[in-house]
Formats: sequence, C-alpha cells, structure tokens
Amino acid sequence: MEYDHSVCSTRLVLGLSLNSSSSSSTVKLNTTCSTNQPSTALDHKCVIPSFEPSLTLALLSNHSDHGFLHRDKSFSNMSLKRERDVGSDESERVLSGVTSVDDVEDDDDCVNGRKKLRLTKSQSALLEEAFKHHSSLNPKQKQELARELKLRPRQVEVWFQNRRARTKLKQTEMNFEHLKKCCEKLTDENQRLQTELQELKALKRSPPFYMQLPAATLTMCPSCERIGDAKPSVVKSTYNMAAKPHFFNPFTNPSAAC
DNA sequence: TCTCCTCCGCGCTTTACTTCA
DNA sequence: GATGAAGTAAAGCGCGGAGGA
Repeated sequence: MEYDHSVCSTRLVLGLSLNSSSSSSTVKLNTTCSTNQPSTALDHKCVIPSFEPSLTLALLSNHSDHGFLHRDKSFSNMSLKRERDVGSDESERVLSGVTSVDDVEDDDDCVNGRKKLRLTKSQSALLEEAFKHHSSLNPKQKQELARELKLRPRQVEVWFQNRRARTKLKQTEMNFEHLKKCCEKLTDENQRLQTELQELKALKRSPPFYMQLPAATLTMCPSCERIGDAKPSVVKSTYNMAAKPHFFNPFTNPSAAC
C-alpha cells in the first residue's frame, strides 16, 4: 500500500468507508484530490467461502454438563445456536479425523473448561502462511488445514476471524495516521494562506506606492525605467503590478498537505 | 413473493495467559 | 520470587445478510 502524497492540494476530500457484508468485508480509504487526480483506494477483500455441508447434532451429549451451556437455562434461540455449534464441531471433528483420546482431552480442556489454547509457533506460522494466500477459507481448505494442524476446524475458523480482525484494525490505524498527517498539513497550509491574505489586505489598504513619491519621479516607470509622459494610464507603478498579484492556486499548485 | 431455516462473517466482549515494571 | 497492571490472543455471543427449501 502506498500513497501518493504529491498530488493533493488544499481542497481535499477524504472519505473513509467501512463496508461489511457476509460476502465481503471492505476497508476502503478514498483520498480524492481537487486536482482531478486519481483517487487512491485501499481495499481489503474477504471472499466468502462456498456452502459447507455439515451435520447438525441434537444436544444429547455430555457437553451440557460443562462450560458455556450452563449459561442457558431455558431452551432459547441462543442455546439452540450453541447446540448447533457444538454439533457442528462434533461433525467437523469426525470429518477432520481428530478423534484420538488426546484430542478429546484437549477439547475438554480448551472448550468446556475454557482453558486457553496456545498455538505453537509452527501452527501459527502455517496459519499465517495460509492467510497470506487466502484471508478466508472455504470449507475444504478449513478441513485440510485443521487436519494438518491437528486442530478442530472451528479453531481454524476462529483464528482466521481473529486474524482478519487484526488486519482490519491495523489498516484502520494506518488510515487514521495518514488522515491525521493530512489534517496537520492542511492546518499549516491554511494558516499560511490566512497570513498571506492578511498581508494582501494590508497592502490594498495602504496608499499606492507612486502616490508617495515626489512628482518628478513619476516620469520614470519603476518597472521598465522608461521615461513616461505622465499619463496615469501609461505609468506602470508597483501598485499596478500588485493589482495582479500572485495568488496561491490550489488547483494548479501542489498542496503541501498531500 | 414471502417465510423459515441454516450457514457464515463480523463486531464486540470475555477470559486465559503472558509480559513487564 | 511475588504481584498486579497492561497487553495479547483464543473463544463466546449476538446480529444481520445470503441463499436454499
């Protein structure tokens, strides 16, 4: 990601939009410059995985004796949903081949007792590598990765969710820093322009330079040093020159801001 | 076309664990 | 070495959108 800071001017339109949907998640920064420069857009796209076939088991196992299911005394929608998750995990475990006694013990530790799972360095590295290729996994990729890492697919899924969240947060922080710098530069530029405007106003209020000179000196043009015939329309005074002053044109001059 | 259901991703939050003063 | 605050990351929860029946 790179920004072209050289093309923006004082009239800068900055838009930060965060769009999310189930099919994609987009973090977009549009930096539109008044000089009709192309905008820069930063996109982080997540691709929706395709349909995942899975089994849904009813809540009949010992899972109800442990962990989060305790929280739901009633047969609410939430409990139904958790049941679905548990059922999904069960089916995924079968599909991913994680059926050993050790695996089950691990599950009891990290899910029901909510003991924190810490991924090993090799597991993290492999997940990072996979994330480089796909920020989102389809069911098949998830199953394969889970089998490779000896994790439950749900854990792989959660890792990718958290990883996407971290990426998005980092991107947002970067966008914020960029906008902050732009704002600071625009503030400085605004201050400079205000000062320039005050100077020009003061200059306009003061009497023209040629009126402060003795009449004899008016015969010579201060600009071209040509002796004039004292006709005011011919004389090029410094004031007349200043009548067409150089103004900072934000549309033609590069801004200090961006 | 509408409704229901399921799946999935996301935002927000909780919590276990680590690091550091 | 003990301890508490702060930080980090795995996981929980609820919501909404998409899509199929």
